[in-house]
Amino acid sequence: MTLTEAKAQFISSWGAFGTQWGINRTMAQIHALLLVSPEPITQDDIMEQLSISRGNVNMNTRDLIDWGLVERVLIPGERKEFFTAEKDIWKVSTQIIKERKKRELDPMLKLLSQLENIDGDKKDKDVKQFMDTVGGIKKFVGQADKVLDVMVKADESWFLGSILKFFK
Amino acid sequence: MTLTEAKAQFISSWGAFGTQWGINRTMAQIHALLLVSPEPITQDDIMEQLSISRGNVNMNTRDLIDWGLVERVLIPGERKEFFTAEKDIWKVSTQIIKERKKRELDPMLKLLSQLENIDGDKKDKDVKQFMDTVGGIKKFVGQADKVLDVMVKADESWFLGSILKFFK
DNA sequence: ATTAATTTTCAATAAGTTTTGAAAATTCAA
DNA sequence: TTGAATTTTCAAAACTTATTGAAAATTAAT
Repeated sequence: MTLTEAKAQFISSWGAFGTQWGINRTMAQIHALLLVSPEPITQDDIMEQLSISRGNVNMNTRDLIDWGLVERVLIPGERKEFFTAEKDIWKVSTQIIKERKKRELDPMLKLLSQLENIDGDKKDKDVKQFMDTVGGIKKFVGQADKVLDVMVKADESWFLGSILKFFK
Repeated sequence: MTLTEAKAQFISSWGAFGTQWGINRTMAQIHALLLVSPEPITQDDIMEQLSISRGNVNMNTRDLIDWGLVERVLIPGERKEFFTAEKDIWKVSTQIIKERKKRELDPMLKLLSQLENIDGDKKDKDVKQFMDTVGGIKKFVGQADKVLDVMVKADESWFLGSILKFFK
């Protein structure tokens, strides 16, 4: 397999993978392209390599920057802006975890806490099932939250090293 | 807040939450409804409570069954089929992890292995970056896979207990 | 200041996904 | 068997989300 073929395959699969996790296909593809590009590249490079419009590139690179996965780079003597992605996969994943936690888990925890305060007789089986379910999810999400916090703060070798040793 | 309000809120938020993770809104809502229903319920109950069509209920309950999150229950003397969901959140999440691993992570790992075999000079910086990226992702996904395997096999109190103690 | 290059915005459109509902298939009691 | 109840299927419609592209805004060189 040539590099060109492999790159195309990687970008396309990464995009498909992203959609299964609620990430827009193009955003995932741009990210994949930047991950395999050793040097920073421009909007036009991305447009050309992925055959997508300027607007699309612009919006999705902005989102990637908001997610903390991509950076704008200014190259001396160049008029255009260049983009580059963090290449360390551990950093990439902790950054994604950090953002999803902030955007989704934290609001979910807040909601669950509110839902725990309902009027009604705890002996009623509907009330009981509701409180048990909400309480159970809240406890679980809370614990997951803690584990992810540790993971995000830790450094790769320490975290995975310890975990794998621990579970051997 | 009344039970009815809280249930509606829970179901609607759970649906919205699901879409952010690549799960169809209705499937997540049906799951939420079943999670807070102490007794098994029928297609018609689901149709009525969520105001959705019969076909929709049928397709999404089938998917939930395929995911191993919902079961058909036969109630003696009843002609209709009833549905019920696993209520233990730990079991629910390990089941989801198991399925997503099988459906997505495993194929991704297989692809990454193929992409590691490319023709070309490893001194070329494009080839090098590609191999480093693919190799790094593969290593990371492989390790995550191992940790998830342990988690899926473990029982809740053991796993979270140990992990939380370990990281204190 | 002017102008050319570049980036950003966003309404219109396209593409993708979900939902409906009625017809077909299945199930089961009489 | 027959037929009523129930479930399943799937093409068409509705809805949601992503993409385009051209105009507006911004930037920076002259």
